[in-house]
Amino acid sequence: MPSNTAFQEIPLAVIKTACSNCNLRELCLPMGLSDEEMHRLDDMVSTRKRVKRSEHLYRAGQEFDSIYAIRSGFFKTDVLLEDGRDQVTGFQMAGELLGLDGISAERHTCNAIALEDSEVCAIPFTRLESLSREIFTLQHHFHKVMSREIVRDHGVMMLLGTMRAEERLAAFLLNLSQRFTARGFSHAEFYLRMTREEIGSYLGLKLETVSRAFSRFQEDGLIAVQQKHIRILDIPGLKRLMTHHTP
Amino acid sequence: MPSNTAFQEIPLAVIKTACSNCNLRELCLPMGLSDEEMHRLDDMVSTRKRVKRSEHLYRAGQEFDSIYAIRSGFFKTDVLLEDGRDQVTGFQMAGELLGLDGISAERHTCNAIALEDSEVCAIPFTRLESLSREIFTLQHHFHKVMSREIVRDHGVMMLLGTMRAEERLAAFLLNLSQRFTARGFSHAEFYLRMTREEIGSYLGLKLETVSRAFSRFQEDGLIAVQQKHIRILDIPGLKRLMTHHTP
DNA sequence: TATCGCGGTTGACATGGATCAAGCGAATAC
DNA sequence: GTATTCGCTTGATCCATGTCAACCGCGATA
Repeated sequence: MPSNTAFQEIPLAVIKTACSNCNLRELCLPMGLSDEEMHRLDDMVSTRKRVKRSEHLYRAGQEFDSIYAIRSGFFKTDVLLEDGRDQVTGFQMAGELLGLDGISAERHTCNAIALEDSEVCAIPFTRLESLSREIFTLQHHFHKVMSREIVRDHGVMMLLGTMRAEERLAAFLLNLSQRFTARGFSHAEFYLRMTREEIGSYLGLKLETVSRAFSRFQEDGLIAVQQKHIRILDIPGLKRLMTHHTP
Repeated sequence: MPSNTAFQEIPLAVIKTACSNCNLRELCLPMGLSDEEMHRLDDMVSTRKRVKRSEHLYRAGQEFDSIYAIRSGFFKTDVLLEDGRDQVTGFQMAGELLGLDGISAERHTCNAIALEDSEVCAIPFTRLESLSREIFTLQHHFHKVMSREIVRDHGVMMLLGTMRAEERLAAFLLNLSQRFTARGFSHAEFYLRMTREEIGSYLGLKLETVSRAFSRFQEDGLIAVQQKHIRILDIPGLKRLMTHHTP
């Protein structure tokens, strides 16, 4: 339950950092920049913050002034409806950006919560805008990132609108696997940072349904589950499950 | 059914146009620009295209080079899955932008289809980028528009993930009403440009369910429906229906 | 080491929306 | 003007997922 402290300042440790020696630079905002351009980014992205597990990076309603690049860790974003219902709108990992939704109204529209101890780089948005007026590559890449977010959301809409429970979970696992791979981790074995309930919320399912689907996948030899530890045994099988629907 | 002509060129009538005397300028991209800046936009947004009812403005997979501002008419966008399933991802009306999803991969990721005879202004994207490097207001407004799209998509995810059939339809009608109002049309009376099936696809429901929900709303005195003609009789009632869920 | 509590699993049952099917009226084609 | 098709409505039935409930096990805490 969100307390009424929703808008209070949360103390976050702040550290100096730089894009130019970050090993995520090829996944993150600096992608494609020259060394000289990258150093100009360094000046802007100068503050790193630690966010402990279960702490908010920002809350819906708070004033927007920065977007955040995840340097390490894992986040979820969620939206709350007036009547108490909420939904997880995404899970974000290292190299991904948080806070793009806040640009439109100069106010965050969702909560961002760390699912494990994490570090983010704060990117003051007005400075990002002014720098991207000077560096074409940065401007263009930023536009691509925002557009990619829209495409991603369309994918989720597709999933919520047309897929059955098991298809949704298969799509979810394949997506995680693919993103872990892109970060140099095993594509077949990982720990889930989120609970069954959070997965369910994201996929538009109840936690019991998620749990049953995991068990079913295990019975069918597609995965091995033990609590949050997942081993994917049959990627083609999961893909087949996703596309092979029976109308 | 999409034919195998998916990527052929469609002849579209092209007309000269200008933002500075467009009555949608306060809703559309030029929002907030000075007269001088607006005239610089005019040079860029020089081609208007007519798209007839049921014609494609663009198709998924086509190369992306422009975004489009709707000058008049009504569109839907939809995504197709490999296995044939598809989903309507949005309905767009005058003053709204189409094609933002194409920026990320320099290729359109969905189809845009006119639901009535329409006119759009083509905005070459590289020119938009270069102009927005010069005009701060334009740059900032464009970022807001992209961000607003992300927020809108989160709203749809919420709807698909947490709402019941009647809540979804109520939300849909209220959203349309609000957008028509912003365009100076009646907020209480309008023609739906889309079929029950398209509404259902957008809302993650079958057309029969949409039809039944319309009938139910009519019985309850919330709206008057006759085919595509809708009169909203009780806005607070619809809002209550949306938020008053029983857990 | 014992206890507590949360997250997860599993079973039994309920139900909202999907599916299947029939029929009707309005638009479109002939 | 008539035929045909398409979009819509409505009814009967089915099924996937939600709901409710019991229980389990691991990790945290005393």
